[in-house]
Amino acid sequence: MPGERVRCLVLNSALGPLDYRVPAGMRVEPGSIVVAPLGPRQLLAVVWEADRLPAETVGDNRLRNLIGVMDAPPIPAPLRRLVEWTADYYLAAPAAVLRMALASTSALDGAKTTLEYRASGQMPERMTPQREQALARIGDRQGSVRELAAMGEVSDGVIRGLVKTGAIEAVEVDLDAPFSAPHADFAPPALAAEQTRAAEALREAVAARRFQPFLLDGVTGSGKTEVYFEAVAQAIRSGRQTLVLLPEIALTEPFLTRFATRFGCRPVAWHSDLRQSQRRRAWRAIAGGEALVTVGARSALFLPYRDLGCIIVDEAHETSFKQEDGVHYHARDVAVMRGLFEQCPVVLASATPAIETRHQVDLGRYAELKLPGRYGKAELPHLEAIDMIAEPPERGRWIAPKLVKAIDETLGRGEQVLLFLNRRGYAPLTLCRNCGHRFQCPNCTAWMVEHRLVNRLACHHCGHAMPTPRACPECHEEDTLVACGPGVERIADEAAALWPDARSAIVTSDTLWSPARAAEFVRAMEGGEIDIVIGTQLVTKGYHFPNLTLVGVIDADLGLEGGDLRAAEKTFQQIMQVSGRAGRGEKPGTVYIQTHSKEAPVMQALVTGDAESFYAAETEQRRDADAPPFGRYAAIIVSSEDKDAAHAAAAKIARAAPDITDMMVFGPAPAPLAMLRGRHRYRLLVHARRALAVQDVIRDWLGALDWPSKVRVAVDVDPYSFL
DNA sequence: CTCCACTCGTGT
DNA sequence: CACGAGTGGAGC
Repeated sequence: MPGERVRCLVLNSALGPLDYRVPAGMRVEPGSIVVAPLGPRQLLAVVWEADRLPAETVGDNRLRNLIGVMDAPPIPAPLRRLVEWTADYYLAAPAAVLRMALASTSALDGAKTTLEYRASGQMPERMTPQREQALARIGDRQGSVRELAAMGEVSDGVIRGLVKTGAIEAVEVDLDAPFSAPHADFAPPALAAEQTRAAEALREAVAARRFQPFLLDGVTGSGKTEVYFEAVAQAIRSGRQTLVLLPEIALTEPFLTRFATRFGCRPVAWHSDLRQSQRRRAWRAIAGGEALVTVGARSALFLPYRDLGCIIVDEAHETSFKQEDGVHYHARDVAVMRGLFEQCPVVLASATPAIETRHQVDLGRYAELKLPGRYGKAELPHLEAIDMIAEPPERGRWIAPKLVKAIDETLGRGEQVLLFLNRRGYAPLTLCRNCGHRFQCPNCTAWMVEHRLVNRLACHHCGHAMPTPRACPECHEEDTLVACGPGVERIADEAAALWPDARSAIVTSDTLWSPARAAEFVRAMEGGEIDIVIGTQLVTKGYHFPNLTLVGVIDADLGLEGGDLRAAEKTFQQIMQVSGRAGRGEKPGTVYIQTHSKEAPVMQALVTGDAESFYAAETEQRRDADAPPFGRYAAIIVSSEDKDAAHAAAAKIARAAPDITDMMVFGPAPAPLAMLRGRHRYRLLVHARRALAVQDVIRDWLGALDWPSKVRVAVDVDPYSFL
């Protein structure tokens, strides 16, 4: 209806919804992606509501016309509701959430074509050896000039010459080639009885188009993936889409292969390092509904699926699902809300479910599907603690004698070993032996971590890096720098000294920074080209190496440091996950856990295998403390490059804290990372009873205050990292 | 956030 | 009185 007033959400985080007029000749509907004028600028916007406009509005005389409509499907209503819910719950700007849905601006430009080239069959007047070679090698294949040059092993110039003579002709092709469609029954698995039962429950919920969260719970290697693949298969049969969320991109490569084995082709992948053209193609296929299965990192959660039939969150306990900057959302929790708005089941798969998730099961909101035991002949590994006080390694070494002996034996049998240490680099702290100078990041309250492989000191929080100097910057003595504590590189050195003939690989985000690198690592492991893997948490996930039979946890106490309410739970999950890498084939696995606190409940739970009493005790502690999932926390982070300004603003916020039963405010205190990326940080911690609508309270509280523009105030609802 | 109008201090 | 930095409010 031309002349009609529509309320739009413009892509500007400082602004609420704005009203515009639809000019004559333009057709929009709720969800339409449009271009709107804003002052002198033009911004992307989404038509949020077309009728039922709320009362407070600007006068007709101030309305400006929308400029245009993008050639892309409208944002569906369930996603618009999700954007609103996320903004509301996490106290974020709706526009900031919407930006995640419109993740590819080039995708909004509509269908595009590009020129590709192929042999026309006509021979060039003047034939040269190069031209002949190119035409012969290219055959009837088609591609860009550069691709053809690569195929023919000639320069671009040769191809362009052939185009000029007419021997190669241009053809117009759609820029967005369709993705292949997965086949629900390409290679159905043989499922065990328990798996079949669980798969049946999921299939039924998908077919019924019913919102239902499931906890798919079973030890590592129990076949959870095969089970939820049956839910995916059901969605494919119904022609509806599936989203599979994975915690790490490094993990996707083996997953994609596994998916292809089951469904006959690879799913559509979505992650942060897609190229612009790949991003565009995936976005359009998702929005158009042709992409039946999308596998992605948490950012895939806000994509505009046309018809979502099933959501899977794999490794649902992973804390990396919590986004820590920008919009502070937890992908696992938002996934459940998306399932609610889309009316589809949500499957949380984990061998070590979070206490929050178990609690939802106890309340009867989530249905639990339990898979007992490992699949096939594989048995669960044997776990044993090594008391680092009673039987420590010699000074300057980190692998205890008992673990050394076990590695000796494992290598002797021709089997593979994994040493786990959640610390990148060579050493977490470098100091000068002469004057005691410690290398600290200039932007953060953190030590510079030595990375000996690249001969640099790097800050893991802001990315600041410098070459490792020879002389101490303080006292100028040369060769006085000493490394304190171990990182994976140092463990690799120790392993190389102990087993000079063993072939080792370091697996961290520094060495496995792309899916291709991850694929290469998997290939080398499977081919038996690696004897010892030294890795961070990156190796705890998803890999399946049948010949890997020994896991050594170098420092099990690492995660217990630093007052995090989930410290014990995270340690338990991490060690259970890394243990799950051992003995996945026919040979049994063994796990040694090096610890200084052998008697700690979490270590006891690990070695006795009594996860249930550990979880029960942890849960009771949370209940006593009114900690999540019983109570709720929110962190208010006040930061500024100007320390005094940050402190003053934090103090002002604290003074204005509302006095409410059911809510306590602590702080401000310097945040544990008191300086991060050059900004000084103070933190207030809000602790509230579950019944309190704490978001509303914080909104009113902060909304009534102001602070200098150089001060930034961010709220983190349900914080995970207490940094 | 970005733009723009406005203030205020400095310097000519 | 011209200029630049800084500040505050609006954007539909």
